[in-house]
Amino acid sequence: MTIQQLLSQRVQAALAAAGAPDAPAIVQPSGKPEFGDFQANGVMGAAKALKTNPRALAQAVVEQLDLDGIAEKIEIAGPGFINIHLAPEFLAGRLQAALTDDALGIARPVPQKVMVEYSSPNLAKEMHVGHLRSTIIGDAIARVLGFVGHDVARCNHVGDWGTQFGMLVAYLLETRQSGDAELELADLENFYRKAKVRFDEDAVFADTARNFVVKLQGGDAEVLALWQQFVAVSMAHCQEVYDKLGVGLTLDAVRGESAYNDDLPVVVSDLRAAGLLVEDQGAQVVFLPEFKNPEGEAQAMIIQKKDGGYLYATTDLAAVRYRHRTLDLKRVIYVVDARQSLHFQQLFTLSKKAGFAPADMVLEHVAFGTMMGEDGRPFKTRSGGTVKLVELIDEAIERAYALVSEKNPGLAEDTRRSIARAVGVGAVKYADLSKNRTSDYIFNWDTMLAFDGNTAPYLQYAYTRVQSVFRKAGDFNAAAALFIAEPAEKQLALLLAQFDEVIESVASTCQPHQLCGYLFNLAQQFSRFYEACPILAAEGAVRDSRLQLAALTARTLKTGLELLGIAVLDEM
RNA sequence: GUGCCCGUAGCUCAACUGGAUAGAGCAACGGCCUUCUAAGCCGUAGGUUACAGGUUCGAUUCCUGUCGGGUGCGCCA
Repeated sequence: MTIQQLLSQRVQAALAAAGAPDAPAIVQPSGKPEFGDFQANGVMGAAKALKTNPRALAQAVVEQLDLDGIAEKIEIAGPGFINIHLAPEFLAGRLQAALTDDALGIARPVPQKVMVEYSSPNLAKEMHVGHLRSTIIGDAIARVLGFVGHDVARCNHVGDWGTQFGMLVAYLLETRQSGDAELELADLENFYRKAKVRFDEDAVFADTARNFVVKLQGGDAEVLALWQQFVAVSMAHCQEVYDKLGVGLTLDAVRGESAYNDDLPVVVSDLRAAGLLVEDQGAQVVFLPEFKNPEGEAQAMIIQKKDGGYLYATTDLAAVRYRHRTLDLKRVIYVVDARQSLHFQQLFTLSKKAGFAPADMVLEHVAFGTMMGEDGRPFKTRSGGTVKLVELIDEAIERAYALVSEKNPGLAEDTRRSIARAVGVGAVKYADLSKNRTSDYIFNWDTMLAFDGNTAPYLQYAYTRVQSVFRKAGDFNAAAALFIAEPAEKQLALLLAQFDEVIESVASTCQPHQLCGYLFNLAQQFSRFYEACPILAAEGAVRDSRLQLAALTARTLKTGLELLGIAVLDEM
């Protein structure tokens, strides 16, 4: 149980004892140090409901409040706030427990079968910056859910099906016959462009391409083999990006759109049997009264085109059903661009209505905004083209290398190279993760790679400072008692003790920026502690205790950064 | 036209979902290195939370309207 939950329970009980059994305690970390460590705000509302004086009720609550061994001081302030100052011994005890726990003392909820669907690029083309946010945010969420103990399945719902694959496969056959296939496939973007040119210019080629779509759908072995070859090459490109980014996606996570092909007619017939499907203008559609079109009528969701083809709504419905019936998932998180919000609302609504997912299955669209350039417009190259993801990552690493070489030229070339990888990739990820995902965000090389401010390099640097202390500390007693005396120690301890709260919150809200904000506060507070409280120059028990604080700080920073997919370094 | 999201310091962003005097970081200005990495720390300045109402003990947060921006709205994904 987190401190906040513990306090909440106790205040709740006190409120009940004071005559307000149904009033919420509303316990939060205090806004300012002079208001204590935590504050309970529930009294004002409760007093209102009971039509009594809030100060008097606060007094009654405090008299009933049992915080023995937890708080050293409880005050009533303002109109009826209850300010709680935690006892240093209590905090020290919490930290001591975290030190001896691999999971840093976080509470383990009942494990749940959860899926995070993320990245999901279209295999027809090379990955570009548009795939970055889903890939990074989804990976962080998957890591956090795994850390709290859930059974996490990662799903890369790649686009490996659709009409453009006929064209690509036809072009693949052509380049293979001329012996250039391997060369051409090395640059997928170019491959797609050339195939498109052939399609537009050559009627015979276009016919072949269309014919291949039909053969592909019909399961023609030869065309299927070509398709598989293309998909494999494209996936290898993706894997290169994932490896470079340090994202935990592998081939086992891939389950593309094509995997649901056989089930699509069944989805249609089941919807029809359920009385949900109607024919309209030649297409098979479901009208959902929950969503109105501009005319105020139920909005249509197309399940099958008039030419018999299926759409991604159909595939997504099949996927929901598979995830329930076969995988038995209790929660599915879709990390997808905010622009698809309406689609997901419709998908979730229809899935439940059609019985493809039970009412208590949690389906959530974890939406995110667009990545913008410094001009506030979608991020593009100078010439206006899309930026390839590999190139973006390489540039980040190059920029980091230049910075590290400038700051610390004494380090060996190899060392600087590996620092540059961690710093460059970390900077890109952190810049994204540290912002509220729902809004658009502005991509800026200089701010994300700055060594000061709320950036990955600052956090990585803070970590190396702690590591440096331990390099010089020699032997220290890992079982030493931890106690809190100085204000800087108290503030650091308080933050360390709130790690579990942040993790729990990120796991439920899927908002990694909360973890970023927390780690930044922690790093900053550690630096204050580092300035105010000499560690190695201290003696005896004080030295041991401060080393314990430093050790827990290091582990918390490392764990937190790794949950964001960011590597830590011993020196930089 | 209509649905959704958004508008907070010069800039980039927070504000634990209704709590106290709206906080950080850049940038600006001023301090602190013979002492654990100064890639750091301390301080100063910077605000009518787009605007106008409403709800209540209390609003950046909830409701209504206005203005401004983004994005979606039946055979792409």
